[in-house]
Amino acid sequence: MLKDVNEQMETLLRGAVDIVSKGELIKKIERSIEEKKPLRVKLGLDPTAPDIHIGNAIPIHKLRAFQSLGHIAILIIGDYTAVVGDPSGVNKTRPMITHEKVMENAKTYLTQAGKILDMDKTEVVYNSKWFKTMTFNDVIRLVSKMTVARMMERDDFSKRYNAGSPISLHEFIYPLMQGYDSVVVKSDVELGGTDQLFSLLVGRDLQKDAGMEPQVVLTTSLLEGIDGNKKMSKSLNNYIGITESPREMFGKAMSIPDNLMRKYFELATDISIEEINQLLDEKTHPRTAKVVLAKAIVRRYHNLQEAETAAEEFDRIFKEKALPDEIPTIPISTEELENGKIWIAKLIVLCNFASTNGEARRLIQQGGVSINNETINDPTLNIEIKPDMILKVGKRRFAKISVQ
RNA sequence: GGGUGGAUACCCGAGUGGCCAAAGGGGACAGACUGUAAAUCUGUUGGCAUAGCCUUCGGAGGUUCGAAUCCUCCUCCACCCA
Repeated sequence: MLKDVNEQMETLLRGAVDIVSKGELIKKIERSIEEKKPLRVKLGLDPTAPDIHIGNAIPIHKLRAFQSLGHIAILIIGDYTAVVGDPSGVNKTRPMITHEKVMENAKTYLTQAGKILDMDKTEVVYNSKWFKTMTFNDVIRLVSKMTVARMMERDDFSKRYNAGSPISLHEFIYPLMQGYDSVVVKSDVELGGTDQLFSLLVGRDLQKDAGMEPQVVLTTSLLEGIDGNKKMSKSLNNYIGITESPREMFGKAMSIPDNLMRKYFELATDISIEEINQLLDEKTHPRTAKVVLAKAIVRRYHNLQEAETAAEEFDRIFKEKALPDEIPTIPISTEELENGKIWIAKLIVLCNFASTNGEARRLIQQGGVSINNETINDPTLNIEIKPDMILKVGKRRFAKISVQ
């Protein structure tokens, strides 16, 4: 059943950044083999957005690695912590979101996590289970375990403080809540992104305080978004969602800056390190490597066939400047027409390719609009709608117009 | 409780009576180029069928021919002292 220590460590360390501590982890694994008792490995997810992206999927994959090695995966749905909002790496107070919203998100999270984990073997717990029944007394006792000075050691807090930005007290509580989760579920290992390090370490302190053996902390690297700058996040709209269509995924993966390819390869695919090195050496054209990368990402969440199809279509649209396979049909009501014609800017707005007539007008003036492959230059043009007319805005937005 | 500074477009931020639909940066979008939704360069970025008009600088009033800018009140925020 359980593989030997060295084999286990090898898989577990790929992509790991901090391990507190490696020695403890080895010891725990050794003991688990000896006693035939799998480790309890915890990962907390805060369902603050409805989608999981390939960035926050990284620790989930790590959890899956533990699971595949025979350990117990514990998924904490932070329905309580999510309401507080994780302050890590954030330069402003997060707005608190409602519990209902969180529960909605939690549902989608579980189905999405199921794409990575074996959910039949995963313990799923909501942390409202213990936080909901806490008394104010309990809260004070918990809070007293932390000092302001320690909180202020954190980069994100001290930066905000020095910049004169507000820090709410509830944000201070967040790491304590996350740490307390570890006490309750008796975790041997906790996973998280590098930005979670502080909270994960608080878990160790609280466990020690409760007379338990402290958990090992293992962090995984954060992934920059497809803009190549900031951390991947839903709110910055620089993410690849794991439920996105193959076509979207592929396109987004192709749009990452070249210098980010290694990181994406290592963190978002299961391609071996040797192969990655080969792809990224000087002999291989960067575009070739990026295609392999994009396909690997699509394959991970869909399948090989769809990855190939997405790649072909990408070439067709951007290399041959041809039309995609499927073009969404946008129905235009006859009420919008005058003598069978419609103002071109209005048409663009109705297709949702621009939010105002002015923006549509600008797109036309910039030469970004074409109909049936013919560029439109006149922003005041009234156009007659013919069957199967194809409107193209920019490089990658297409619509088939139909009158209804 | 006392004091100080602040609120400007998607974000950051300049502007302290007219030259302001408001500098600059970021982001976003478009075009050129090509290796692609990389990189680079150029352009656009309040609304309106657009040489013109309309609405915006936290909110409500006021002064003025004219207010992002001056006055009054209000709301919110940060910092300092206690």
